[in-house]
Amino acid sequence: MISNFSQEQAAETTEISLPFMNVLSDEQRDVVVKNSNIVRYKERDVIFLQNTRTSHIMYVKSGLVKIYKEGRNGKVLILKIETPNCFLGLTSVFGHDIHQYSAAAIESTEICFSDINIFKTIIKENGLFANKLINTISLENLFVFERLMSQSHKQLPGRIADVLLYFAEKIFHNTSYTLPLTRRELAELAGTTKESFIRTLTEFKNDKIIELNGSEVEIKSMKIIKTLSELG
Amino acid sequence: MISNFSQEQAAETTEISLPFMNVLSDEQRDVVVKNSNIVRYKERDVIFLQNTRTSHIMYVKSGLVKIYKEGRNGKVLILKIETPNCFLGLTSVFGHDIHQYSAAAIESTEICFSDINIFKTIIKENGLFANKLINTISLENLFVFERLMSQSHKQLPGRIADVLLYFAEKIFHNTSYTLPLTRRELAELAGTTKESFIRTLTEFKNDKIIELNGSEVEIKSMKIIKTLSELG
DNA sequence: AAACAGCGGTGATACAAATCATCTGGCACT
DNA sequence: AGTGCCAGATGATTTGTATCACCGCTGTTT
Repeated sequence: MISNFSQEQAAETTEISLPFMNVLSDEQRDVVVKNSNIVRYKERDVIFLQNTRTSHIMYVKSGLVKIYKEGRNGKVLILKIETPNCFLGLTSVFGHDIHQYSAAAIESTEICFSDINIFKTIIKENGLFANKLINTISLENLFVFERLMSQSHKQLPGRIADVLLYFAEKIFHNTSYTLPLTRRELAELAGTTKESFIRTLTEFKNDKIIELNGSEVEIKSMKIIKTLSELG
Repeated sequence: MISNFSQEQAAETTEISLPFMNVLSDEQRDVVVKNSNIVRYKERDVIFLQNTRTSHIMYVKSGLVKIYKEGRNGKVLILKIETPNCFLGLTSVFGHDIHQYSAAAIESTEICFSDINIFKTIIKENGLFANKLINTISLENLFVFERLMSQSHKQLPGRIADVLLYFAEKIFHNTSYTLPLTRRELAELAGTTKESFIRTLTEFKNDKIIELNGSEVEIKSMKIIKTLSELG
C-alpha cells in the first residue's frame, strides 16, 4: 500500500468531497481539497489509536469503521459504527488534542484526511458550516445518550434487539443484511459477552424472530424486535 | 413566583452573562442581553421536559440541575448534573427540535434563557464563538462516552466509586461534600437500584473508604476510590 | 503434516445484583 | 393524635448473565 501511495493520492484528490461542502465558498472548497488526501485501509486496519495525538479531520469516503474504546481491564466497548459520508472522531478532535477512542476499518475503507487548522479556519469564516457541524456533533451526542440508556437499563434481549435494529435502520437500511462483525465484536457493541450474545441470537432464531445463517441475518418480525427493544 | 416575575426580570437583566461572552462583540453581547431573561426555580422544579419543543438556549447562572431521561419501562437515567456556567441541553437544542431529555432543578437555581435564533445568528457571525461551542459540545460528548464505558463494563463498586468521584472532582471540587440527591436518584446516576446503591455505599463506609452521615460524604481514601473506579 | 490460534457454538456452574419484603423515622396532612 | 406517605436501611430470595470448560471447524504458521 505504501509503494503506490503517491499514485493513489494523485488519482484520488479530484474526488475529495466533504459533507456540507455545498455551504462552502469556491475558495474554501479549493483550500480543503488542496489540503486533503485519501488513504485506503483494508479490513481490520487501525485508522487511529486511543491516546495518540489528534491532527486531522477525517471522514469516511467508503467502507465501514468501528469506533471503540479499551478499558484497563482489557474489555472493549464498540461505541458506534461510522458509514460513508460520516466524520470520524469529530468530538475527539475538537474536544481534546489526544484521541479518546480508537478507530479501525471493518471492511475495505477509504478515509479522507483534512488538515485540522484549515478546518478550524473555515469554521471561523463560514457560520453556516459551523452550524451544520454543531448540528452533526449534537446528533452524535444524542445517539450516545440512547446507547447509554440501552446499556444501563435494558437487559440482554433488549440490547441484542437494539444491535439488530442498529444495523437494519442505521447501517444497511434493510431488514436483511450480512453482519460485518464477529460475534465477539457484536458482543462488544451490545455490552455483553460473546457467549451470551450467541445464546440470545440463537433464541431469536428459534423463536422465528430472525432468520440466521452464519453472518446472514433477516429480521422476520420487526414488530417483535421493536417491542423487545422498547420493553428492554 | 409568577406574581413577581416581571420584578425579578427587571432586577436581573443587567446580570446576564454567558460562557465565552468575552469573544462576542459589544453589539452581539448587547443583542444577547436584550433577548435573554432569567428564571428562578426551586428544588425539584422541572425546567423542561423530554418531548417538548426546544425554543431557547439555557444556561445555569446558579444552582444545580439534573439532566435525565425516562424510559418506557418507567426507569429513569440521570445523564449528568449541570453546574453554574454550563449550558443546558445544548445538544438537544442543536440536534433536534424536540427535547430528547428532561431537566430539573436539584436545588434553588437560576437559569438564563436566550432566544435560539439570536444564538444561531451569532454562531454564523462569530466563528470564534462557534469554535468554543463546538469544543464544549465535543467535551460533553466525550464525557458521555466515559459514562457509557462505566455503565457497560464496570460492576457496582466501580460505578458507585465513579459517582462519588464525579461529585468530588466535577461538582464540588472537594473530597467532602453533601450529596444533593436522594438515594434513589444517586442510583439512577449509577445505573443501579436504590437498594444496591445503599448497600455498596454502606460497604464503603464499613471499609473506611468513606465517612458517611446521611447525605454527608467524606472520601477518606481517594486512592482506593480511584482504584475501584479504574478496575471496575 | 503437525501444531496453533481464533471463531462459532453449547452446556454446567457461579455469582452479582435485582427484586421482594419489612422496619425505621421524619414530615405533611386533616 | 392519628393516618398516610416517602426516604433510608437491611435481610432473604430469585434470576439474569458472566464465567468456565469444552467441542468442531477453518485458516495460518512452522
